[in-house]
Amino acid sequence: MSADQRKFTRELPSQRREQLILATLSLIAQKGVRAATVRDIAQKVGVTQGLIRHYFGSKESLIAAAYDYHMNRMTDAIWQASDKPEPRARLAAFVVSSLSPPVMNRDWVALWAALLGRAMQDPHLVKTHEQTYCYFRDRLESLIEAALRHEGRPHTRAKTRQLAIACNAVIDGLWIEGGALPDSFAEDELIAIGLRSVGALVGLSLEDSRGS
Amino acid sequence: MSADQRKFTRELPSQRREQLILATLSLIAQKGVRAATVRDIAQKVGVTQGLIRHYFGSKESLIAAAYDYHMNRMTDAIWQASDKPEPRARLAAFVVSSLSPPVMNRDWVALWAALLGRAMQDPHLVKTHEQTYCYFRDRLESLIEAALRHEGRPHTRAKTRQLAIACNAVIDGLWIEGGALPDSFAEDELIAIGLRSVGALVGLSLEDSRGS
DNA sequence: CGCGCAATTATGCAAGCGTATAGTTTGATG
DNA sequence: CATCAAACTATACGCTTGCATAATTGCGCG
Repeated sequence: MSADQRKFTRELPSQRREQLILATLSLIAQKGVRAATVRDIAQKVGVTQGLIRHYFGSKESLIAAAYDYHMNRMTDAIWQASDKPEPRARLAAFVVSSLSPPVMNRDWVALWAALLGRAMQDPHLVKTHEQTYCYFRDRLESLIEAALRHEGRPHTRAKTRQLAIACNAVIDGLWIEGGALPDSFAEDELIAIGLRSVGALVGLSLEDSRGS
Repeated sequence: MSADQRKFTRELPSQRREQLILATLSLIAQKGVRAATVRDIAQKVGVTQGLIRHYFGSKESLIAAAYDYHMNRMTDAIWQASDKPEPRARLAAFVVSSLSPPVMNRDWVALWAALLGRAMQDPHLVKTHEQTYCYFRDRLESLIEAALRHEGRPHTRAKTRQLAIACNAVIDGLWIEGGALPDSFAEDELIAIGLRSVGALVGLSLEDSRGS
């Protein structure tokens, strides 16, 4: 009976910001950008819409922050799996984690697609997209460079860059289709294709170097 | 002085439908889905918004029709370039036209991204996406199969399918980045990477078989 | 305890949205 | 030239949206 009479509870600003961002991402992933209204976002967190203005100033700004947040958690999720010592195994782990949950997941692909659609209009969002893409490609390039050097077959900088662009493209393409049409592919099929493809592009066999 | 007193002119239903679809696609490509309002679409054609309801029943239905239209014109634009007699040249032409205007173009990529964001929510749109993807991949598969057979190196059906999935992925990935970040790549760089990559995946050299 | 700041709510507004409906105009037809 | 289906306009309604403003409330701090 002695229910809590408090009408609301305060939170640390950083936590509230993250709650609002996560609610935004969740709504966009499940129902699209248009469904992510300030009212629904606030309701999902359990607050009123005024807080969004209080923390982010505008909805556009919240979307931008959510885009940053999502891109960062994607790169983090991929990168944390690359702690193998052997260069070839690290490259393989990069491919595998890119094509496994939580990275390859319907929600995250839907999120990416929905936000890219906005990013191509908004100058601020396109900057985030560009940074993420370059970060990815540069990481991939250094992994490829290390693997080739370790095999005693170093390539020129320009050649390595082109390999990185190609490998990034094939990983992205597989990732998108795996997320958009999850029922079209067998379990681990895309991972196998990804490893074989990156291996064929770079000229290394990656399929034997898979770890847990 | 004797201005035309007619308050409007009639058009063939099929032409009016296409005008409305093209206006929709143009608006989405340039300003995003949210900017494609029934009023703006109608204004772009020079009619009133009532016509959209008259021809399509609802805006959602117009979007679906526009999605179909765009996907069809993309597949057509790619496919018409594959009239070469030699199998390897046909495969190369497929890659080149996929990574050249009008297919690889900021507007068409923006359109694809914006509509994919919706497609992942709407069951009807996801069907269109699936059909287009399968059409693409099947065409690619038959091109690869023919090229390998012509070289006297036929593969199993399963192996050919996986090659098609991988080649499709690398083409898609390059296409997206070329459209989203057109300034990041030199002229024809992505075409060269695409030819080299598909060649490496399939095990054929495509770079010498480029035509006009 | 009670002061004060800011986190949070409550409420309202103005604009824009998609849709509905009724009326008007066109142009082919006989 | 009269007819008539349908292509097209005109208008408005109801709803949702993002944003603003002012009033409240929680809670650390002296």
